[in-house]
Amino acid sequence: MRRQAPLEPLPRGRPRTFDTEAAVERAMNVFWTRGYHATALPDLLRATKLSRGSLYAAFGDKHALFLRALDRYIADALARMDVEFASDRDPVDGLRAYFAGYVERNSGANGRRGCLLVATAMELAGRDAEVDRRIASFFKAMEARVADALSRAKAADKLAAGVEPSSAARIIVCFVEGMRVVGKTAPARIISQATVDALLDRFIR
Amino acid sequence: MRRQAPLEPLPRGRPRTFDTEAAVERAMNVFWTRGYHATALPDLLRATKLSRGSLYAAFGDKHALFLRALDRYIADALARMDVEFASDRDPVDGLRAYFAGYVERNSGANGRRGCLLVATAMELAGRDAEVDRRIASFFKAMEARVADALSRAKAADKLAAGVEPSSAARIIVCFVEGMRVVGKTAPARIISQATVDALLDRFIR
DNA sequence: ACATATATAGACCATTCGGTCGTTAAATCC
DNA sequence: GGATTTAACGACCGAATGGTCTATATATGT
Repeated sequence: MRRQAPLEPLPRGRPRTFDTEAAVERAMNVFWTRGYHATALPDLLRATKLSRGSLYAAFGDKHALFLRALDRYIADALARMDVEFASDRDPVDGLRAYFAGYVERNSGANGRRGCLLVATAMELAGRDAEVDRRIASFFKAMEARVADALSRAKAADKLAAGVEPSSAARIIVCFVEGMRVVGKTAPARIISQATVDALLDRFIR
Repeated sequence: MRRQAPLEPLPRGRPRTFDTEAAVERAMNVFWTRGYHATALPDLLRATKLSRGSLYAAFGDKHALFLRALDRYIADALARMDVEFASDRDPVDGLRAYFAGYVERNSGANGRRGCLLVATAMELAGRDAEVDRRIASFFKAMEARVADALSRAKAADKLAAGVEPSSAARIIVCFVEGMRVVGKTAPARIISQATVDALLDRFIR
């Protein structure tokens, strides 16, 4: 049997001179710091160094570009968690690493910048079906990973008495996302660190 | 001694035909469901049933009206907590009532609508000093009330071993605000209820 | 009744919004 | 090399933005 034709045929005309993924990342950073409605086309053009025409040809419109940016943000977050909660790692260490990441992202300038996912959930969820799907599936994915780590911790008898992995996972997801909200105006690292320690202390034996 | 002159002298010209506070409440509802940047002047005019001229004469501009709306939202929230955490009430009952309120506000359509404070924190904090002050002071006030209830519970020996009121209060504030984020796309009452129960169970003896 | 002061309504304004289009440039295929 | 295809750019577009202003109505204080 012959080899399959490549999924993407060779491009015919003049090739792109800019890196699409780099442009998405630049756009993501703008949406991240300003929010969806508050970022205007000129903001995106400046950040991506694209002309209007090129941006629309490459991405369709502002909304489609936003979705690309959001997808990238989500993919980054999931990839991070896959490292933190790797199955060959001690689950309690995984939890600690996961919390440490949130403390880091919640401190100082990072904290003040906030979280694109949380901001998007509050700004667009319920009014944009594409956004809804992404947000809901992300929270589900995060909860599943935390619950899995907690289950493994329980199997190793490292959970405090009476802690049930699935409900504890829901608590933790709400907690970390809430940190991102409070951290917008109170991003003191020492406090965040002490708070996550205190929470973990309620769950770990 | 003669009676003091009233602080607000009688108005001279034609009196208002609309209720300012009612207009603020209507505006609050619009900002609440749409967010700051996404609500346009016509939205506010329709909701308040005011003309452009009247609205600007009464409130200054969109931003000032928003601040009035936000202040009202905050005052409502604080008033609610003052009832829930009344000092003549059992503090654990107070905590339960507080959580019950969040479950209610987080369920179904209420949950999907979200929280004006959280949405504002994510959309405007760090870019609007007036908003910053309000958000930060609200979270501080909430944390203080929760911490006070927990302290009283501890004094009554109703806290689980090792629970420290101030850090537990920070955990709880993050948790409830995070619920408001997750509840935008997953506002299932039974889940919320079970989750707050599980959290309280970690703190109460 | 009259002078004064304010409210109301909506016409009006400059600016900015997201998005399109026509022209020119640069690559590939035959 | 000529035909074809796509990229790049920025002028251009109608609609919508937040905000002002003028004309008129309606109250008060004397």
